[in-house]
This record gives sequence, structure tokens and C-alpha cells, in this order.
Amino acid sequence: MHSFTEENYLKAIYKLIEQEGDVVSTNAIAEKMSTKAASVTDMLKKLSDKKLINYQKYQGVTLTPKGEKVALNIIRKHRLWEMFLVEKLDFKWDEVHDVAEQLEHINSDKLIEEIDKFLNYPKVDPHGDPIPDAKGKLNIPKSHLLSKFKKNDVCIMTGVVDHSTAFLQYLDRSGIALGSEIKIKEIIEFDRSLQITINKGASIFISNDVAKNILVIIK
Amino acid sequence: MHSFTEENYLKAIYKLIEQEGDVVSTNAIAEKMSTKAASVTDMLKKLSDKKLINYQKYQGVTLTPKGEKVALNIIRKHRLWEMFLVEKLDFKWDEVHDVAEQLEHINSDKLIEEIDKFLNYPKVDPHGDPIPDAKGKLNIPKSHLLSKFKKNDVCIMTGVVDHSTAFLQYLDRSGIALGSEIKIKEIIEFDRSLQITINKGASIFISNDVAKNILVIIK
DNA sequence: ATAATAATTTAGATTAGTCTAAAAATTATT
DNA sequence: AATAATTTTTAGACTAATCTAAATTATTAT
Ligand SMILES: [Mn+2]
Ligand SMILES: [Mn+2]
Ligand SMILES: [Mn+2]
Ligand SMILES: [Mn+2]
Repeated sequence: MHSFTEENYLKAIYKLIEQEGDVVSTNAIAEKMSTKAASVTDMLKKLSDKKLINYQKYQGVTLTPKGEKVALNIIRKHRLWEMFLVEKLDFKWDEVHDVAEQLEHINSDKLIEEIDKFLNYPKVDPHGDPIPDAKGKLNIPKSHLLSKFKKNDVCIMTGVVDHSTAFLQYLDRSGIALGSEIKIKEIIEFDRSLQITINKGASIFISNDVAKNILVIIK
Repeated sequence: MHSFTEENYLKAIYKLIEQEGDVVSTNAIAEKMSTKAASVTDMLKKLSDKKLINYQKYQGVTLTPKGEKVALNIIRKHRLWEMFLVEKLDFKWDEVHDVAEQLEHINSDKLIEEIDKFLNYPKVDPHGDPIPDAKGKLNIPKSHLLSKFKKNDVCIMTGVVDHSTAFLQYLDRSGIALGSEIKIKEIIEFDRSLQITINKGASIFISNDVAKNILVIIK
């Protein structure tokens, strides 16, 4: 149907629109895909010919409904596979992303529905990211970056932006997990770093870089 | 490491050597891969450069130890995934082959070891084919084609050659399953078709074509 | 409004894998 | 042993995805 490469571009565009805003630039895609802008332009022409994206030279890109459906299906598969690896095999949440990057391209409707059933229809993946249903619908309220909150706010950790092993292991070491209650005790002006408590425990410091990669909902 | 295409060629060569004999021809590979002889020649040069096969122009092909190791690892993954689909998800034995053709190329040692553990280290797949261990060793005695046996022989069904949905569903309808006791009541000279009984039941006819796709061990 | 800078696209190559048609080598038949 | 048939390889071309370098368009600063 679509090549792995096409699927990866569509997923990247979806995620960029999700966080960055309405239209996404050639350079942003190139950065996300670790490729060159010229390669991106070639692919944009191809995806546009296939009616998967809206693309006008120099004007940036959006997904068509068709393209969004493909992207959401890849994301669904990625997150269900991550959940399978953690729940059924002995994977830790920091070990699953790279394998899921491969598994998300396996093409079998029956397979993914059976995995969904096997896992008892989970709503979120091991990183707290919502899993789209078979129709591509997301049924979970949107979380926000911890870095956006202010002094004395109390919130619940619901997910991460960065899925890298290094970052996830840092969270493990710091005692920050999905569902943890995080209270902001202080925000340091100079570097926007935070003093927080986790589950009402002793306070710790985290950098703004870290706070920008933690997703929470207000309590 | 190796591309999907290279892996598929190595697997095809392994299987051809396994059944056909010691050396395998360009045309045989082309047929098995549903491609053209010219494409095969191109790939043989490449695999030879990588020291995965022994290849001399016009002289046919064998696998090097390195190439055989790669082939056996792909076969291991294919068969473990088939077992997973049948044992843990609701797949029938005639539904698993095409999905396993994709899953066999997923590259993660941890994943395949965990799947093996999850299945409790099975020795054979849903079609009775032996599963190589992590070192590439096969620990199951070799089966033979039902078409090779003679009148009054009694044997046990252990596997199939053809993995197609059509053939497996035919076996289901005929009541022939892994472990069935098959007795050869009569061999018709004219077309080498067989009259057999299954588990001492009523006798049925099967063509030589069918008998050549059923693997058995003598009882 | 013009010039400088940054973003994006085009031009031209490269690599993996495939194909058809033609040439060369091997095998079989007289 | 020579010829015919078959198998295999080579030659040249195509597509998908990528790259570098150059050209073009858009944005920002003067
Ligand atoms: Mn992930
Ligand atoms: Mn995830
Ligand atoms: Mn199979
Ligand atoms: Mn099998």
C-alpha cells in the first residue's frame, strides 16, 4: 500500500502539526526525519500526488483526511506494540520504542485487532500516550507540558515527549512515573528550572529541558 | 544489517538446498522468488561479495556457514511468530504464513528471545516444522514425503511442504491434521494417487500432488 | 525599497532492486 | 564432433529514496 518511508513521513508530519501548529515546514520535517530538505521536497511531491498531504511550493504542508488516517493507524500500531512488549513480554518502558518503530509497519488488520483484544483494549501506551481506536479516534484528554505550569500548581504525570532510553531511565532514577503527583514548589527565574515534590516526598530539582519533556494534567 | 531482500534470497536458497539437493540453480531461485533469472544473478553477485554464498558463474550456489546462520535465524523467527499467532492470538494455521513473512524480518534479539520464552520454547511450529534454537541448531528428526511410502505403510503426519491457505484448508476439510495416523490402503498405478485411512476411519482418496505436500514419519 | 539572509526547490548523481532483450556458456541431441 | 536447445550472464534501462551543490523564492533588516 504505502512504503515504510511514506508512512514515516506521514507520522512525522502528524506529530509536528500536533505540537508545533497548523502548517509544517520542509526544514522541520527534514530535522525530524534526520534527512536533508531536498529529500523532503521530493517526498512531499510524491505524497501530494497521492493526495495524502496538501502541499503548495514554499507554503508548508498539512495532512489530508486520508493522510491523517494513515498516520493515526501507524501511531495506533506503534503504541499497541509498545503496550504488548511491556505487558506481555519482559520489556521496560525505555526499551520498547525502537522495536515498535519496526513493528508499526507490519501490515495486517487481523493482527492488530487481535493484539488490541489480547491487551484488553488499552487506552494509553506505556508512556501515557493515547492509543487511537480502530477508526483513528483519540479518546483521551490532551495533556500539557510541565514547563507551562506555575508555582504551587499540583498535577499528575501522564506522559513524556522524548521517548529515548536515556530520558526514560533518568525519570526512573528520579522517581518520576506515570501517575505521580507533582507539585511545583519553586521556579528559578534564571534558567526556568523547577523545584518539585513527587507524591509529597522530598523536593528535587529538574531543569527546564526536563520539564519540557514531561506531560501532565492539572489535578 | 542485511536487507529484507537479501534475507529472503538466503532463506530461499536454504530451503532449495534442503529439499532439492546440494547445489541450487539460478532458475530454481528465480522461480521460488517469483522473479527473473537476471535479477537473481545480480543478487548472487552481491551475496557472494558479502561472503554469504559460494558462487561461481554457471556453477550454481551453496550457502557459506555465515549465510546459513542468517537463513536459519530468519526461519527461526518465522516459525516462532507463526506459533505465537496460533497459540496466543486467535489465528488458524492457514492464516499465519503471510504475516510471518513480514514479522520474520523484525530485527531485535531481545524480542525473539522473549517470544520464545513466552511460548515456553516450542520445538515445532503450527505446521510441524522444526524451530531452530538460538544457535541455529535443529533438534528434530527429518520427516519424509507421504508420496515416498508404499502400500500398507502406517505413518504419523508431522508437517506440510506447501503452506498456502488453500492447501491447509483442504487438509482441515479432509480431516488430516498434525499427529494424524495415516495408513496407505492402496496406490493407484495410473496417477500415483492414494487411498488412505486417517486415524483408522473411513478411507479417502488423495492425489499424488497432495501426497507430495504432506510430511510424515513412519510409525 | 533594497539588500542581506534564510528557507525551499531544482538539477544532477548515486544506490538497491528490478526488468527486457541480447550475448555467452553449458548441456543435450544427433 | 557439430549443432540445437537450454541455462545463465551481461547490457542497458527504470523506479524509489537519498545526497550535494546551485538556483530560486521568501523573509528580515537596514
Ligand atoms: Mn514510541
Ligand atoms: Mn509510546
Ligand atoms: Mn510459514
Ligand atoms: Mn510454518
